[in-house]
Amino acid sequence: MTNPDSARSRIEELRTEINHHNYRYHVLDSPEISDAEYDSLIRELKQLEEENPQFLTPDSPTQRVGAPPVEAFGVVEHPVPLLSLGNVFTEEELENWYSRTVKLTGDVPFDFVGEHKIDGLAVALTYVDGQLITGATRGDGFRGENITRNLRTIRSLPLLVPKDAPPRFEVRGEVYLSRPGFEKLNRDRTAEGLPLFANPRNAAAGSVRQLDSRITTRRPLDIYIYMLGWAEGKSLPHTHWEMLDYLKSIGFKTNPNNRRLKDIEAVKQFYQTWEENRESLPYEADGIVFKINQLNLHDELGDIGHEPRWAIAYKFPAVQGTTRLNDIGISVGRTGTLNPTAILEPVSVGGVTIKNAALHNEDDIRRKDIRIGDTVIIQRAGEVIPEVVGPIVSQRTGKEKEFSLMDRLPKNDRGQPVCPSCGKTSIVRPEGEVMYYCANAACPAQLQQRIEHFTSRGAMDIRGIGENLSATLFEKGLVRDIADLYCLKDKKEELVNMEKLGEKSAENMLEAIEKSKQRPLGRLIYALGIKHVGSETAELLAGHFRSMKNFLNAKSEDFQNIESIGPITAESIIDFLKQEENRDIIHRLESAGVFPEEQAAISPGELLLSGYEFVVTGRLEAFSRSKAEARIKELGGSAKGSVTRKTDYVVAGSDPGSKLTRARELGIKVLDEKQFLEMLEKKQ
DNA sequence: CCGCCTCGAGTTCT
DNA sequence: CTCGAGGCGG
Repeated sequence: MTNPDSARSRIEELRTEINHHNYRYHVLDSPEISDAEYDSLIRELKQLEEENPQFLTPDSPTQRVGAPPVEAFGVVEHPVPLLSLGNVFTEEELENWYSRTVKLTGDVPFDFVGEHKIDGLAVALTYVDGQLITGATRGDGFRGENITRNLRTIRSLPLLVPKDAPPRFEVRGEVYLSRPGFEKLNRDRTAEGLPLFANPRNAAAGSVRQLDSRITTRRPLDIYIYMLGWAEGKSLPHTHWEMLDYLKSIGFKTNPNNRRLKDIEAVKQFYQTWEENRESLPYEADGIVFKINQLNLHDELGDIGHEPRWAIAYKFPAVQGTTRLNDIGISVGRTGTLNPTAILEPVSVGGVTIKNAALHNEDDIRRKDIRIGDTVIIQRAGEVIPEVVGPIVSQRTGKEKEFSLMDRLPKNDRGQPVCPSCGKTSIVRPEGEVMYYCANAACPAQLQQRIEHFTSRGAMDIRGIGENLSATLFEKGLVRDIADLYCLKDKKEELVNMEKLGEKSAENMLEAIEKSKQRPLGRLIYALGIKHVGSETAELLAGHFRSMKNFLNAKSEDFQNIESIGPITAESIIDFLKQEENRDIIHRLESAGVFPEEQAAISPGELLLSGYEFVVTGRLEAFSRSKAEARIKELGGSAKGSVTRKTDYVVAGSDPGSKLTRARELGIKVLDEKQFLEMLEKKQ
């Protein structure tokens, strides 16, 4: 048994030491001891405190580990309200703010501080006699929730500050989850089968509002202090920049990316730099906050409404938005897949109004726990295709409905689910697969999309027949299958009578159809739309069989020797060729004059790019990406869509994407357009 | 049998 | 771009 006096002094020693290491680790990012050593200090302190509970105080570092649930949060009044910030979205609006400010300040010179506007949660922290007493959310700006217990678990937040700090003061900061912290949290939640957080902001807000702070302690929250709220009894710096420095000196963590900016040009420059590089930050930021550096001007400028005139948030263009998921629709794909699509309350994201978004499949919807009626977060993946990231669970009303594809399908008289296009009950979900299919090969949606696929760019490339026209031709009964396209020239009258199609465009279309008769065999095989046979496999088959006649007579043993065609793809091809309707279509194509050029036998090593793998990325001057890829293939090389270890050259045009980054990582030779053209010249 | 790598298929809006 | 799944090598 330890004697109480020595226990007490050891406890104090340990607390000082642990606080010091917390500061080194969490604020300065330069620990002096290993995690294991740190843990052993914590364990020793915990044990002493358990043996001597009379010495246990709320500011002990052991108290960060969380306390049992509380009934509810108390309310905290903010003596000085936490205002919100005015927003600007363009440089013009920023300039307007600046000139208004200059008018108000007259001749007094000033400069700025730029700070990232981190997507987190604003909090106010009150310290009395060096101790953290309360931590509160912003709330409505005047009154917030008391979340002291949860904020105490944030390791970079000092529970104690030095004696020379003001006796009473409040600092304000942003609580946030770093991107890696957020990803790890979601990984853990996946493992535990819990619903995922949609984004770091949501996860941070949810963590801080936990009733059980033992849960909060397991969340990797962090905090940057960005200003002093108020202080009593000490004279403090006169500029914001020096104030940040001072706050740092008494133990608070400030954002190392903060900068002092001498004029409005520097302000614009700072914004530009980070708008371009925001993805590289370890946290999510939705803009930059610019503050006037001179604190005396803050008082002079004052507030307008609930916004200070001395600061402004210059927001990045939104890449995410929230809206209501009104419904989940089901469309039928070319291969019969039943695809769920989100029907959204229209919302503008990145300057584009989004009404629909991809939802992939039923399992994915379940995994993300997306329900009809939810408020959802949407984003444009890779800045292009909108997708539903996830629901905002805290905004549920209880009226949301879970989605079940089978239940959502239309029903026949006997209440059985049917395909939304053909109305047949042939809905299947193959063992082990994620997608549902309509197994009816005569399903109109499928027939029409097969025509569309046939005419598409990568297939027979018939210009002028796209989604709309192929649908109309099909509905009018003019084209029931792909072979009918070549009979259209005898139905010119009906064509022109159709709305939306003038004489001239009808002629152009017929001409394009004629031209398509000469497409190479690989294109034709791809255009047939055989399951598991995409452009690559079609090309491979064309090289192997060399004529439509050989291909039609293919037996299952013929596929055994073809590299990269396995039993499933082989079976799918055999199955396709066995069907009478398909053979009939191919014969009708032939009699209409669709005679693809016979493919030359592959002679490896003969051509000068043979055996080399290329990936083309970015925009080229001399030709389109697909032309460049075609040229590579003509010369015997291969052109792939993604960079792997096997890639030999990456051809990078202007605005290259992540592929160039990956190429650098893997140390793959990168050619610019000029070098690429030189190579083509040389190799001819 | 598992973990790559590739390929296929579907997706939004102007 | 994304996800799922086929093919194949370890």
